[in-house]
Amino acid sequence: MEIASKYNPAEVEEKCYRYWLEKGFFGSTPDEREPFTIVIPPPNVTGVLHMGHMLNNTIQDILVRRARMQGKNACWVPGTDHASIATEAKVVAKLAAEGISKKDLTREDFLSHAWEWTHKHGGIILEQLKKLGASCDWNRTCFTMDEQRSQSVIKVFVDLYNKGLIYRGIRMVNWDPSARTAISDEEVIHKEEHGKLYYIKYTIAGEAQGKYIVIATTRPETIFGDVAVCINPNDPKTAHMKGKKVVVPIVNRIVPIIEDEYVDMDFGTGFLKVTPAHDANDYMLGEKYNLEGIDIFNDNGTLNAHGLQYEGMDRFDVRKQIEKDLEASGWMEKTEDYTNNVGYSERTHVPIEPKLSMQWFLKMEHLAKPALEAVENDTIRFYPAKFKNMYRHWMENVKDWNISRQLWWGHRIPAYYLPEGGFVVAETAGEALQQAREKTGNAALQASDLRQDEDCLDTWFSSWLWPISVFDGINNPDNADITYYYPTNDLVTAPEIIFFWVARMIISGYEYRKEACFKNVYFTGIVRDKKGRKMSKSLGNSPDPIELMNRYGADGVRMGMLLTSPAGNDLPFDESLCEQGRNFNNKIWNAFRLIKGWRTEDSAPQPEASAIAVKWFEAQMNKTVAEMDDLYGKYRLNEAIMSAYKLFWDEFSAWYLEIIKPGYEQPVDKTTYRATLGFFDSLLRLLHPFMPFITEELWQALEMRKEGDSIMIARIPQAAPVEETYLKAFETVKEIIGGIRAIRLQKNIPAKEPLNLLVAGEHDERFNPVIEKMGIVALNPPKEKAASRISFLVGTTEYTIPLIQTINVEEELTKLKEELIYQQGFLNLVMKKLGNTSFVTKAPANVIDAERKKQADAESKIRSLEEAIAALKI
RNA sequence: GGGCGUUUAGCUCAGCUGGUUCAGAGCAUCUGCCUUACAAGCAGAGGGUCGGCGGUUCGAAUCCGUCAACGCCCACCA
Repeated sequence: MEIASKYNPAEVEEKCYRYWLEKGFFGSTPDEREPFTIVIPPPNVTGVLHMGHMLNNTIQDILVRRARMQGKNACWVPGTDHASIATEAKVVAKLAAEGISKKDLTREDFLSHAWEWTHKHGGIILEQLKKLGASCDWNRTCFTMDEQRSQSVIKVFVDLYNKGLIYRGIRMVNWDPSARTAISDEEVIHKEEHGKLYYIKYTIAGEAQGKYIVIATTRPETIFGDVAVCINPNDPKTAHMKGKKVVVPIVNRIVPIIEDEYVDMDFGTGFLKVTPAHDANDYMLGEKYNLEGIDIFNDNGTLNAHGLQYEGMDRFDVRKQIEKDLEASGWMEKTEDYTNNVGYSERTHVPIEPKLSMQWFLKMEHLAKPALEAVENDTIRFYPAKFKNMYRHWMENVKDWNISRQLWWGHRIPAYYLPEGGFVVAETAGEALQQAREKTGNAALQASDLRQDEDCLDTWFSSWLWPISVFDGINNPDNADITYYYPTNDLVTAPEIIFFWVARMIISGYEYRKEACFKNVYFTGIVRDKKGRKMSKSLGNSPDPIELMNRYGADGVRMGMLLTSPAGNDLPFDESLCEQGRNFNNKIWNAFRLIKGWRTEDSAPQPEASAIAVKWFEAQMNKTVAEMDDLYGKYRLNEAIMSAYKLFWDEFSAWYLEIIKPGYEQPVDKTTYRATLGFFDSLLRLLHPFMPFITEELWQALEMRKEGDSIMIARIPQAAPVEETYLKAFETVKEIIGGIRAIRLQKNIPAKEPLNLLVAGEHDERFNPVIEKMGIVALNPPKEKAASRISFLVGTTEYTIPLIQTINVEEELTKLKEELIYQQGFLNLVMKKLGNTSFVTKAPANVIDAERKKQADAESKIRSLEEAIAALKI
């Protein structure tokens, strides 16, 4: 059979994936086996696959495939997130491009557009995951806004409301003027920004013209909302103003001077203008001193009627205009350059406007408690553990969660307002009506008399239920799925959403299942480009994962992503990593070609070297299997794959196969061949979680398989006791062979020219057949004349190769002398240490013994070197 | 402004409670090889005062202090 010398992923991947789907290997239903569950972090329903998804989902697939191969009932639940604000923004933009404005649409019309959009673009990303090889149970695919999930969300809202944990109130919120919705604190990104500090004159009411105070502010456009000026009661600079009133420029509003220690005496002029409607601190002052808040902005960030002649202008245009106007009229004393922190919306990237508005909140303090403990006491483990600190800090200072969003795309808040004021909260309109009738005593009340709250719930208010809701554990808390699959095992996600999502899932898990929602959380790093920038669509620095897979194969890309990404560390992505992955695929492919090309013969005896190789490789593999188990346990997947990589490439291909490889057109004996097929099978299984496609393809071709068989459901190799001494002895053998090869290279001796090898010193005879085959040498041959000789040391044993050709004696002498000087220096250091009385008295015995051994070895090496030098000089 | 983390070979990273797996791995580099599995390969080699300084110790990449650079999280100084 003729097999191409290069692996062609395109021919294999689709075929394999279809096979797996057909045979239903991804599906899971509860049974008597131990479950292993992962729920996918649901990507945005209309999103497309990016490098972060690649990394994240590759890791999940590895964990799931391994668990499945361990005989567990593995279940990976896929799904998508409705991504309220992001999707709504996309739909708004799409409509805008068609000349349709959202505000001209009814809620129903807008939602039908949104659904249309969702159906058109939804699920693309899930199809892309299939290309990656993701072994999700697609029959379980969920959507945060599908029927069951929506019901769950509403049920939970009503439940929390009834428990008194959800309340409604006017609060200072982070207003996104672009999306025209409030967002949570977590969705605000603070950035340093170079701006100006404006020094504005306020005249003193009732005093002569020309008397004024100066107030420093970064936001002159908010003077329309000024209702007071605050000073620190302990500040002598401003004490003369106590009890007086000042006039706000332009507005000509007379406002009082109030006193509060909140004011920093060292900042600006000591006067602080107070705008309760547009600054969180000022709001606090407003509450304290019972000041009126004047809201001067429209929802889109333009000024309203309070802005007088500036009405309708954008806040930043007003800032510029007001600067000019104040300067022109002489009310601006000066401006200074100033750097301050400005909050930006994570979604729309516009500066946040602090704004007072009516919102729904969830009390967090009580809910957070068990969730904090679970991570503190390692009921839930974080990998890497450093994220525990971050988590603790947030949980200990957790604030109430603003769960309402002024959006249409999402779960509508199930609160219904009564005609005469007040509201009821209920799961359905029907129940709401009933409650409303009871509450008002008015039996004639009709559904049309009630008005449902216009707002939606925060996206995270649905995804925080994900590990429960995907198994319908909110609606049917005792169903077979939730009792079997919950708690889930591993969560794989990004540290960026530790508060948005991870913390809140843990919270909901304890509130609704009374136990942890998962056992381990693996935090991936951020995929960055060569310059260290985060890969993002907006920067355009992210390669298209699909394109990458087309070029390097899904296995190659998976391998490349994994090679360099310890948990929690950023991944500086480079295509050369995929190249390395592809090369490895090719290596495996070619090893397979070699083995399958061999002819076996029953009568052929097993060569001694092959018997040794089989014994050695078995030990070597057992050792690696144990190592990999350990590394998996610590979620050090990059190290686990490296172990497998080295086992396959270095140990199996470069050593094992080379030792057992028969001569040209020679058969291989049956015993060795069977062992080799067994090894190859085990290696494929070890590699399968990382590289599912090529391993399946080769595993199917390696031996006759039954219909419906798959490496996916084969068992992962188990760790067995390792014969360490044998392994160690073999390492020495490798060194000897390396020594011979080095001499060939140095002396330009063709790789195949047979040589003689003389041994002086301790030497393990058992491995002679291997040394002879791999080094192409005859060991301890009868003495013959040699023009010259050249030697090397392995441990304290001297290996000498007699050469027919003459060598450059001077060169050899120099090399030997250099080595001699090094050894003598080393011996000196050791002797010094041993001569140090405090060392000899204080160091433990084993350390001293080790030093003595070093001494003996060095002395022995020096003797050998001296002999070699003497021999050369003759 | 607080808190946390990182700093080891050109790059990405291992090095657990201080002592022969202590200076390692992969990639990259260099030198030979188109050897009948694989040049996407084979064989060999070079490369690091373990961020700086100080301390503890018989002994420090490892423990302590300090400084520096970078990164992350949190934070209401206008």
